[in-house]
Amino acid sequence: MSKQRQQPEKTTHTCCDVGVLMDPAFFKALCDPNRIALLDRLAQCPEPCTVTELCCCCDVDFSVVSRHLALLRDAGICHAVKRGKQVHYSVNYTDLAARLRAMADAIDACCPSGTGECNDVHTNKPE
Amino acid sequence: MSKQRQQPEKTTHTCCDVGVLMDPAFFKALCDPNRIALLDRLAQCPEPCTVTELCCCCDVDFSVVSRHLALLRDAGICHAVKRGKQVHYSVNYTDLAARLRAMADAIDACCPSGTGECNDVHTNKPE
DNA sequence: TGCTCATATGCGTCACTATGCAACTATACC
DNA sequence: GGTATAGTTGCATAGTGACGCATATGAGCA
Repeated sequence: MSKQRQQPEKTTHTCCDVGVLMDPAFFKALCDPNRIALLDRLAQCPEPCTVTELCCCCDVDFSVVSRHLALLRDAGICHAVKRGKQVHYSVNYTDLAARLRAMADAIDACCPSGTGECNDVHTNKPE
Repeated sequence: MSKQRQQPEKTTHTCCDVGVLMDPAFFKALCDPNRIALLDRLAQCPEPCTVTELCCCCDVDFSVVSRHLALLRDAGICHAVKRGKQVHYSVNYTDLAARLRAMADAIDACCPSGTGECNDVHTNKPE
């Protein structure tokens, strides 16, 4: 796929998408070092991991790991499947990559050259 | 190494890039609604904005806006240029989009199909 | 020089978040 | 049913971040 720079042919992002796509809640889920460590660990595992397996990747209590994973799950970044008494966590890679790429596209579509020239300028002066 | 399935020809991201590229500090800079509002406002402006101009886009004290902008600047997301007694802020669009796209690429390169199959598995057990 | 405007910074406060421990729930196995 | 294992949740605490106010800095102008 050759989307990027001098605007995408298919994606039709505009300036206004920047504020919509860049969701603070999404970033909040990713702004903790331990959560990134968990995602990193999950990314390196060929198959979903249990909470116990993930515990070794960050030096915090076991309950804390559980909570971080629940947060990532609630943010739509992870996926949890209960199998017996274990819960297997995995990353929604497709969705996560798509969200990040959509933001990049929106930014590119807005000011692709970085010259300060916007493609979709609507300087809404509030009040 | 035989990473790669149907992913980008040029980018050579691997699993290990996920943890490196996904910097918590970067996400921390973006996890505040007011900062996103500021970025959104900047994205909609054809040219760099002053602190005063940006103040109207979020309902907080003026000193707070200044602080948010300084934080975005320190995170490498914004750029500040002093002109006379005003400081003009602009977004490093190119860099911001590149960082987001690099993350998306790294994730795709790792588990592009979302099947749970990794291309580059190196389960590094930390200590 | 003194004043004003634009912005940055010090400081105290409040709210939220991460954390660890303990208690709880749920499942599997005896 | 009783026990062990896996994970979640309640609670208290410490740390961090956002905020507003007051003040400082720095540039332009009379």
